[in-house]
Amino acid sequence: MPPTSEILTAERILEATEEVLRRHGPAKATVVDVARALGVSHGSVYRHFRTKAALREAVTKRWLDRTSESLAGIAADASRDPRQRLGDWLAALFEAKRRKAGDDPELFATYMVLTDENGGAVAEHITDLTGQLTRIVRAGVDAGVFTVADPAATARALFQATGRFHDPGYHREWELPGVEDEFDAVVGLLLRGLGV
Amino acid sequence: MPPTSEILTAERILEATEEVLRRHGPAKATVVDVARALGVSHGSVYRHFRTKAALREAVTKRWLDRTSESLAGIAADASRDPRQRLGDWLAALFEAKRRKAGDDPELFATYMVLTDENGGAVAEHITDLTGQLTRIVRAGVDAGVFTVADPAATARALFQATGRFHDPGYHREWELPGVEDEFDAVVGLLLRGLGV
DNA sequence: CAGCTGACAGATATCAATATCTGTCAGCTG
DNA sequence: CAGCTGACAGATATTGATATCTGTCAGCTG
Repeated sequence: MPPTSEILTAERILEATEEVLRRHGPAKATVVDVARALGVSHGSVYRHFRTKAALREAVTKRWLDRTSESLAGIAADASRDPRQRLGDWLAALFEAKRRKAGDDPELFATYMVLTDENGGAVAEHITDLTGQLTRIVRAGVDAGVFTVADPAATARALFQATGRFHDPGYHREWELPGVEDEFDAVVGLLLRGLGV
Repeated sequence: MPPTSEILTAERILEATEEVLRRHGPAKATVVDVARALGVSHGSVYRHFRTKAALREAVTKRWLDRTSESLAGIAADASRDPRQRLGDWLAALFEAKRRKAGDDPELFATYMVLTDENGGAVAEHITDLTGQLTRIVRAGVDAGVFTVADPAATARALFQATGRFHDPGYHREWELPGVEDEFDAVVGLLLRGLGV
């Protein structure tokens, strides 16, 4: 009895896993659930992902990559001046994370569990994001608007100094009144620090 | 059978509670344990603290206050110029937290549980610290070394931007090689942003 | 014969019965 | 009689017996 006659792909498994995680939450989502959602035996899932942990890591990576990709456009937009590009990029990062946390708190909590499990995927994500920041900073140095010795180190510092506005650990504070002003105060100070 | 003939005070209970927390950890430390350590019945403990939660909050406050007090000296030291005072204060805060986390990881984990339980005490602690920072910033403005519109808002921004180097949630990263440089990069950027 | 199934062993989670703890208070004691 | 005790009821945690899940693999099927 094949309910879906399509062939089973890693992609289809990832989609089904996201759905199961959304429905059951991270604690109760099992490989058997994923297999049932796809109308196959759980043995078939193990044909595409060696372990449950590997499956969850792949889901985590996909989720993180979606954010990175949405920011890459701003980082690469050479039509804006670097100072404004930097401000826009940081604001867009904040806004993206805040929307994810605010729009569907349960799903966000699920992904917080997943990111805790998968330090490796998170590290890659952070490397990716600081890479984008480095490109903006370097553009600013080349344009003569930023005075900075080591663009990569400065990019890391910028990322870390704004952690309160993108690190999921702070998500509760993103809905408090005044966060916008706090964000502006921190970013303002940092932009001034980049030199004229 | 009175093992200690001294009268029972809130202070003695707090000391015993710290010891029990150190020994048993936050999950297993009970009021009965505290009473046993003092050689009294647990009813006597409830004569000084209305609930177990109130007792744990008092222990938490004491612990946080010890850090605040150690920094107050630097904040008040008018003999150093504000720029250096600010750098020293932030470095001392980082160093204090890092030592607490590194010297006795288990005890630190215990206090992380306690601070999670007692958001109120933590909020007071943060108000206290940003107050100290505000005084330094204001001194800098008065001395003409900082160009800042709202010292209190700037103090909050400085505190938040350096969160990675004092927020217990980041304690794992405080032992990584290169944190010192990261700290210097962030603080350097912020100090530059305060204006000449 | 490539891809899938389902029975299986060991690991992990669930659940209900039992034990311990929290918070109260009437009464003891020095 | 101020301060403490210890028995108690209800709430919370622990335990161990049971059920479910993970990961494997020999063999089925189209």
